[in-house]
Order: sequence, then C-alpha cells, then structure tokens
Amino acid sequence: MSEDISARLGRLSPEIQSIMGVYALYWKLEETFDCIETDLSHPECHMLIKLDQPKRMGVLAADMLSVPSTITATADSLEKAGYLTRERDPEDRRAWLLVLTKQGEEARNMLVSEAGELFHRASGLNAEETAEFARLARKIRDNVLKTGIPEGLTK
Amino acid sequence: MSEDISARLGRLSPEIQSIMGVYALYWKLEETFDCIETDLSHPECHMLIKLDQPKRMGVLAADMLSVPSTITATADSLEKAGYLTRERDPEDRRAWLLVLTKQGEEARNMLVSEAGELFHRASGLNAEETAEFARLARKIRDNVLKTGIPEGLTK
DNA sequence: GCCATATACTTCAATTTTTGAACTATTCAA
DNA sequence: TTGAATAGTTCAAAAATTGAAGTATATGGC
Repeated sequence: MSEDISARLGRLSPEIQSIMGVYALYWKLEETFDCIETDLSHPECHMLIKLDQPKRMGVLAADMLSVPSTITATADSLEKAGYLTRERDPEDRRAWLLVLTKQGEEARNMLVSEAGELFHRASGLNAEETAEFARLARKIRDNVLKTGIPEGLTK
Repeated sequence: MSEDISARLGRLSPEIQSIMGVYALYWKLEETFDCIETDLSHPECHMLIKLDQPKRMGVLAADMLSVPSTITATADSLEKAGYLTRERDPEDRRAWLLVLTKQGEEARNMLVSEAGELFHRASGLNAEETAEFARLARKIRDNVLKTGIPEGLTK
C-alpha cells in the first residue's frame, strides 16, 4: 500500500501535483535549515541567501513577498549579530542598502553551498533533471517577480 | 537594469536556482491564499488540500514536516468550523482519522481548483512546461516523503 | 496473561514570526 | 514651495509553532 501516495497523486492535475511537490520541497528545505547553523533563524537564512549583492530593503520585501516591518525586524537582528550593515542608498536617501559584512559573506557562502547539497539530497534528482528543474524554476521566479513586484523595483 | 535579476541568477548553480524558484513560488502561492477564502488560515488551507482522503494525524504531521501539536491545533479549528470530523482508526485505536465533512469537501474542491488556476498565473508556464514541471515535482515529493517520513507511515 | 516500553495524540504555556497602523525622513511633481 | 507619494521604522497585537508533560492504546518479551 506504500505506492498509494504517488498513484493517487498521479490522478491529480499537473498544477496540483506541482504545488504539492513545491510545498514538500519547501518544507523539507526549511526543516533542514534547522540542522545547519544554529544561531540563524529561518527568515535570517532567507535574507542572507537573497543578499548576493547589496539590496534595498524594499526590494527584499518584494522579493520575499513580505511586508516592510518584517524586513526591518530581520535586518535588525542580522545587523546586531554582525552579518550586515545598513548604508544609505546614494540614489535615494530614503532607502537603505543592506550590505553583507565579511562574516555575512562567509555565512552566506556556507548556506548556499549547504543548500545546494541539500537540494540534491532532498529532491533525489540527477544532474540532468536538476538542470531541467532549474530552468523551469528560473522561468517561474522571473514570472513571479515580474507579476509580484508592484513597481519597477528590480534593482 | 531590469534584466539583472535573471542574468545574475543564471550564474548561480542549478540547485540554488531551483531553490530560489521554489521559494518564490511558495511565497507567491501563500500570498495568494490570502485573497481566496477569508475564513481559512494558511495551515488550515494546507491541511484541507492534503486531505484528499481520510488520513491519520501522524501521517499529516510527517507529510507537512510538522509536529503533532501543530496538527492538533489546526485539526481542532477545522473541526470546530465544521470542515472535518475525527474518527478513531479501527486499525489502531490510539490514532484518529481526519475525515472531511461535506462542507470540508466543498472547501477543498474550491481550494484545489483555485490553486490550479493560481499556479498557472503565478508560474507563467505553458501546458507542456507545466507537465514537465509536474513530473519533476512528483519525483521530488516522492523522494521527500520517502526520506522524510520516519517509519512506514505512508497510509 | 502481565508488564515494560513504545506509539498516537492532546494540553498548555512559552517562543517565534508576521502583521498593520501610525510615524519620520526623503523625494518628486506641479 | 508645497502637497502627495515613497522608504523604512516602531510597537503592540495576532498568528503560528514548539516542547514537555500527560492520557490512552498497542506491542513484544516473559
């Protein structure tokens, strides 16, 4: 009776199958974050991973489909712990750029490489399938950002 | 400068691209849940969608990579609102089966069809790409469940 | 059959995370 | 120059999650 799950899922629409797969993977990835670096919370990990380069808080909010006050809270704790600093955006002095410190860079590198390994284990996909999945995932992300970000905040 | 995002993402490893795509889609889907049915919380929506047939709470916990007390809380509120009932599992009288009521079925059908439409809009994928994404997502989900569920709880 | 141990779920208080509304500072456009 | 919009902050409240201790049932060895 162990094959029931996938058999039943096979009868669902591709959209629902996709959603369930995405949820399963998301939850698995979140769960595994717990095992990596103890002093970082999930929102902190998310923010670190997003900060491949200095970004405005508003951009992060749009990117994480979150709300400004949430970003403020996460940025506060990362700043306090020494992972990033706030710098005024010279192009718009209302805005802050979040810039990783050396320590932040290192933590991010660790997270990113761990996450890669983690995806591999959690998904069970081979290299070719991963490449194909990545292609579609990139397309999806582009579309989400395009439709999700209110204005031209794509910096 | 609007193409920066995807251009930069293109240089990341396929695993990280996949993860970022999955996160973007997950967050987008969550965000859109807010717009659908007002009297259901996110965990309630998740649980409803999972209940394509009666399931034990422990199975749901494993499936949602969550903890028993969380499942109890969500089941309580869904039961109280009339979406499901608890029935003792005849095969193991310690366990409860969560069974959708008529109202629960209807809410689930609505959610599932909305979610399908939603995936379509959020992802921007065409039918062929959706099918391919679904195939990989199914594979991923199988793997996550296989490695994530402690024992033989695959009912 | 009986006991010790394991399992399925519940309870509840504490923690973590997210939110919305009111606020400050800066920009933009007329 | 002024009024409206935007970027981010503050803070108190709401939502979600957790872990530890508890109840009831099952299971395996004796």
